[in-house]
Amino acid sequence: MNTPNINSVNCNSCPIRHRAVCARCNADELVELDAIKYYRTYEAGQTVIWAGDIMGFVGSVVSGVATLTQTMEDGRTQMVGLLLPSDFVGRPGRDGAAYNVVATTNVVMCCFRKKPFEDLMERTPHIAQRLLVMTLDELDAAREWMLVLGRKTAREKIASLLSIIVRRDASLQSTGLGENVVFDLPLTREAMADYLGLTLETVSRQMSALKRDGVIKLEGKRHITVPSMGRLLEEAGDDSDGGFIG
Amino acid sequence: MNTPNINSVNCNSCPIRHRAVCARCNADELVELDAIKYYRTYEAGQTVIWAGDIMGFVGSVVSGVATLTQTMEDGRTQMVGLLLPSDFVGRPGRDGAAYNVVATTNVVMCCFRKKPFEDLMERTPHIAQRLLVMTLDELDAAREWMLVLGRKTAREKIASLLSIIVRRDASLQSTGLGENVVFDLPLTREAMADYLGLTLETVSRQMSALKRDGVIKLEGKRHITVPSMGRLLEEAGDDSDGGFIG
DNA sequence: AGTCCCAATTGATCTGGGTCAAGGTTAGTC
DNA sequence: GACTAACCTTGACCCAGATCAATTGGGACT
Repeated sequence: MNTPNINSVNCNSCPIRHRAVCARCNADELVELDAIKYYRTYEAGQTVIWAGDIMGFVGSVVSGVATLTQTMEDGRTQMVGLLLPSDFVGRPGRDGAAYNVVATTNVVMCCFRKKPFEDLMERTPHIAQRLLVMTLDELDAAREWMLVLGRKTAREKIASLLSIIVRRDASLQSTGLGENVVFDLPLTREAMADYLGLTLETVSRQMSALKRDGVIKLEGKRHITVPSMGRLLEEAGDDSDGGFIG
Repeated sequence: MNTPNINSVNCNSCPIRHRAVCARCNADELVELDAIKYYRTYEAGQTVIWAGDIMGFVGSVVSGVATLTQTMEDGRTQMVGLLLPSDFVGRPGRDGAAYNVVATTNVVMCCFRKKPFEDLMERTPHIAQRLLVMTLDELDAAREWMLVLGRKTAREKIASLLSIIVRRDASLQSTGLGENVVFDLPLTREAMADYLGLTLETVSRQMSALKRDGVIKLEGKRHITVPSMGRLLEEAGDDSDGGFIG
């Protein structure tokens, strides 16, 4: 087991505090947030919560990667969200989880018990305002993904997924992106397939094809080098730099 | 032309006022909202705004149907949102429109100039809270649609679309839904295809198939009778009553 | 080193929905 | 009431990606 040391996660690295609250929080509010804050850890593969179950907290991902998935009775499953560090989980004002949340790597989450958080939100307007902006961003991401699912070819889908992960990685480290990028895939081929509305065989074939064509290099199954981000974005079918944070 | 009479649209039928604000607004806020409120009308087929253009207002649909679409350079287009009466358009805090907005029927929108609305939102916390809830609902709808796009067959996709339209119609009229439902499709076959990630030919074929199998009855091209909503939901592949407002 | 296990790759074949093409329907216009 | 222009339906054929079925590879245990 390889869980990060909780004690090393100080307040400044808590995304809620940092991203949703800090910028405009006064001292009292920060004390109040600390009082209801705690951490949870999950191992790779562990289910955080099942759709429909009561979710007594809201929170955000501090480290690791989790997924939101929906499943039909016959087993077909579709990933509807990818939770990377700083992403928010849970819905204020609703008790049941809407989706399955699964940790795909070891995950640390910064959580707030739901009721006190809602109370604080009631009293502290800019928290709702901040959550509104975050939710609008997620809505944009979901809609961007609808284009991927509805209209792109398998090859374009793979390239789109790789682009998104690179983009998120980069904005997290707030390092600019050169043409050459190296990163680790936090997803299995099956999880990629669930995200892309494909089968894992098709994912594998298209990964091989992108490798054969020099768009990516693979070391092992997960470690990826992208020699040219421009080329990758072309393969994704995105216009020149569509939303890309350079 | 057949635009509704603007003067007949009084404050109580304005969804922003009614849904986003009214419940908790005091008299001053209502006066302030009235001061920045105005109406816009669009004809069927007219583009409300192009992706990327400056959008000086936010607002909500009072009557009619509009669509949000994304387009790739080669012309592939995907609808990412269906705007029915009471739906909100525009993003506070952002100037450019993210998507093409097109009226598919004659549309009346209740609009607020962006800057004054943002100012009011700043001063009036429950507006942001109300918008947060509305945005979270939209996010859920977008994610539900990701399952449709990624994992459902053409027949299931059509049935899902019909279900959604029926559901929204019903919640609008807040009449309960019996088994037997009659309604008018507000979309062309092409618009349906753009929503579902299909071609218009496939939409047409599947509509014919659902008709042949007695799941729907068609009078003309748009007027639809659903003899059994239960059957339709089965065809959509939804679990028993998935979110269905009965 | 061997073996177990799971993730990933690769091949062969099949099929749902796309593509291309030819009518049919309906509403609006003169 | 014929003319036109959208919009829709239907048919024939094809292909991208699904399905079914072996292998292969790599890390964690003895």
